[in-house]
Amino acid sequence: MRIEKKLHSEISTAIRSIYNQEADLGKIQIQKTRKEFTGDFTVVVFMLLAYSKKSPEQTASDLGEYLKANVIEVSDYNVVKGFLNISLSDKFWMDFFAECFSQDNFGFTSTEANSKKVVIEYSSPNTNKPLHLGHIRNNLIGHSVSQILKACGNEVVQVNLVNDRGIHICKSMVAWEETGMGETPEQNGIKGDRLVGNYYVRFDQEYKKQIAELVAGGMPEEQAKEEADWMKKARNMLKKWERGNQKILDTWKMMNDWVYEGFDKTYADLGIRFDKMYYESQTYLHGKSIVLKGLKQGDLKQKPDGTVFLDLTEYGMDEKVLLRADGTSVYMTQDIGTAVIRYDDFKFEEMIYVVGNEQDYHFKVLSIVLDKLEFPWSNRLTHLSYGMVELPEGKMKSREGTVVDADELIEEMIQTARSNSEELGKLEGFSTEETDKIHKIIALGALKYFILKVDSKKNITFNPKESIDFNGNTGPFIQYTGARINSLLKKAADQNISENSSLRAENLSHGEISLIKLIYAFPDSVKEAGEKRNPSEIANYAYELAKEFNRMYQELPILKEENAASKNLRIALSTKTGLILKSALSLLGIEVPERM
RNA sequence: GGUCCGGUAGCUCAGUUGGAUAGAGCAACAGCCUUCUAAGCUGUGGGUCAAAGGUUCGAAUCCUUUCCGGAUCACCA
Repeated sequence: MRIEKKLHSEISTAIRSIYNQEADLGKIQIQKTRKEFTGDFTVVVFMLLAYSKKSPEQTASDLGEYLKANVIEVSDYNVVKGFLNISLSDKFWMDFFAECFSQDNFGFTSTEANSKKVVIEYSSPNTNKPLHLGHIRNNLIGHSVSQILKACGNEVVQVNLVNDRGIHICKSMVAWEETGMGETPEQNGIKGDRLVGNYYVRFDQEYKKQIAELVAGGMPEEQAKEEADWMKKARNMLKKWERGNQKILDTWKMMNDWVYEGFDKTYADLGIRFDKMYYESQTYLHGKSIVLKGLKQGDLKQKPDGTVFLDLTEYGMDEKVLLRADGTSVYMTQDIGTAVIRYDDFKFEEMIYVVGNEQDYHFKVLSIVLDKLEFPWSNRLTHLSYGMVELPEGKMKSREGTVVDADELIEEMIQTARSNSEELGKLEGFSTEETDKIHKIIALGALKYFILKVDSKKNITFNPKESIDFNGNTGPFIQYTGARINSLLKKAADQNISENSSLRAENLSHGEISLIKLIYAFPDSVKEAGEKRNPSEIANYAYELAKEFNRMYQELPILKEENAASKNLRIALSTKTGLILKSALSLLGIEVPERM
């Protein structure tokens, strides 16, 4: 049993015994003792004064005295104002550590037959341009939350929804057909997603030019936007695509395949993969048929021009269009189709959409629409809404070329990791292959930690001019601590020293207890990260643990310790800390290198 | 304009079921490597927690108002 719970119930017993009163359990407040005071846990007694009818100091002393006398784990107490600081015995901490030391997946809950089934959608790229920093945040949050939920004992299915159809894809296709002269990624070694993205940009440039020409010729701007040659071509192409024109479909498939090949590389770099891919081109028609069925059932309304919509005025919102007058579907329509298909596929108990907070309204409406369409699971959808990645000048805009490209950023990080490593003279005597691998692990550790340590609901400012740090509160710092531990344990093994399971030590030093207390907190940290769906919880924990270990490492000898019991304990602490750091970082998708 | 989110040290961020003197990192300055990896450790300086009221034993945290920033209120995705 967790000691906080035990203290909680013991205090309730104490109040009964000393003051002859039944305490409201909610009023017994236990928190960790702040480090400037002596003790492990602190009871805030102000709310208990109603029972004691005594001063805060006296009440705290009464309770402290009772706990010390009656609870074996409590070794001492002190009172500061209305705060009762409780110290637990070294034996308690040693017993806890010995127990957790023998546990394999300490802090993790394993998945069982009746585990909650959670589908999580993230990434959700468009196939007309390469991934950028915004997508990186989405991917990292999605992947990390997936791992965290698994660690909390859920059965997690990671899915992706590729937006592979629509006018934006046609724009790239038009530009490629008009100016590409058959260019392929193989031909000149450009990544497929980049190549297609280039044509998307080219379309926009040419389109603007055409509008300007028409406007110069006297046409109003609004009309020019409609009449521009390439826009007409793109619209025409979309119509042909929807009618199944084979030539268009072939080009579409070819260009999308280029993009997927490019995405695959970026996903591989980020260490991400999905259990199932969904494609909008395969789900939007299903959404359309569901909407038509809903119309027939009377769940939805239709305007004289044929537009199908849902009246949301009872929710204080407007009308939501689900099919245009010409019968084509909108974004919401395909999301309906995808959700229904997924429910049929997995019968999930929850589906999480990892999508930016700019779409808060969309997902609010999606749940309502599914409810109106009489799907009983409509309340199982959760929108995991995260903040935007911004530049110092503001939002990233792909058309203005201010986006931070994912591949380029990763490559730059690797360069920085390499030059740092070389400057520090690390990794001498390693093969190029080995150093490359380690540099990549460190680079991605820095990038992933940089993004995940920030509360996901907040916006992030990324300044491309300031490189992401490798020192201090960073991924490499934690990785370094892990590598340091690896090295230490390797040395211990070389000297034939291995910790034995009979962990015994008297007079634990401050550094050892602090570390054990942090280890004790790991399961709670994982649980809370799962409940809040928030990777930053884990990132902050890992940083604290690494920092505490480094402090101990600096203060106390480990392999050189003379007292056998202490030496044994410190090696065991190092082993466990290393494992927990590795577990925690794995929840963030970060690896620990053997050496760095 | 309505709704939602945010504003904490020069910079990037922790800290909110209300608790003690608001914490880290970066940057600056001062120390610590013949000793287990110095991508480390120790110390110094740095704050009107956007502002004002309120609630109470106690507010960065809850309520009200104001200011600033962002998002959204599409037959775009």
